[in-house]
Amino acid sequence: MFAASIPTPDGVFVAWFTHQGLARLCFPDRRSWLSPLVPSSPSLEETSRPGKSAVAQEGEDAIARQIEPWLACTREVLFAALRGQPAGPLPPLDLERGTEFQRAVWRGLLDIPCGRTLTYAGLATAIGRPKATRAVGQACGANPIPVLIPCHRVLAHGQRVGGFSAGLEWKRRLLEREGTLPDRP
DNA sequence: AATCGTCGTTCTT
DNA sequence: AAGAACGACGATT
Repeated sequence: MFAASIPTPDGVFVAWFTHQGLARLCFPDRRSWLSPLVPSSPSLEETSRPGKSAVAQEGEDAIARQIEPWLACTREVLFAALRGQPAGPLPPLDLERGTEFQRAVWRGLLDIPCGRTLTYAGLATAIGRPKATRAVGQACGANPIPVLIPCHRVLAHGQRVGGFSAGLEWKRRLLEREGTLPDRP
C-alpha cells in the first residue's frame, strides 16, 4: 500500500493505493486513520519496513510510477467534489476488501449523481434488496472511499440527514455544497 | 418515546 | 460452526 497526502482547502486528505487502484481515502485530522505514518509532503510514500531487498525496492518503485496518474486523477476529482461540483472520471478503485453485498451498495452509490440524493430505503431497492435498508446503512458506513464514492448523498427517510462515520459535520458540509442539504430538520 | 421487523457483518462461544 | 449482538433504517404503537 502506498499513501499519498493530498492537501486541500479542507485539510490534508490521505489516499491509499494498491496495485489495483485507489483503495482508501481518509478525511483530514482523523489520527487513527493516518497510521502508521503521516506524510508531510504531497509525494508518494510507501508503508513497508525499511529493511527490504533491492528487488522489492524496485517493485515498489514500479508501483509508485504506476500510481502517479491515479494520484493526479484523485486530486482532481477530490477538489471538484469538495467544491460540490460533479467529478470527472474516477481513478481505478480497489474494492477487493469489501463483501459482495458491500460492493453492490458502493456501486449503487456511484450511480447517484452530484446534486441528487437517495434514501437508504431507496438505495436498498435500487440494488434489489428492498428490505435490507439497515444493512445498506451499515455498508455505507464501511465505504472505504468517502466523498468520491458519495455515501453522503444517502439520507434517512423524511428530510432527515441520517448518520456519517466521519462525523455529521462533514456530511452536512458536502451536502450543502451540492445544494442538497435538507433545510427543515 | 419505545418497540419491532429486517438483514448483513462482527463479535462470542 | 452457530448464535447473539449490533447498526449511518423505517414503520407501527
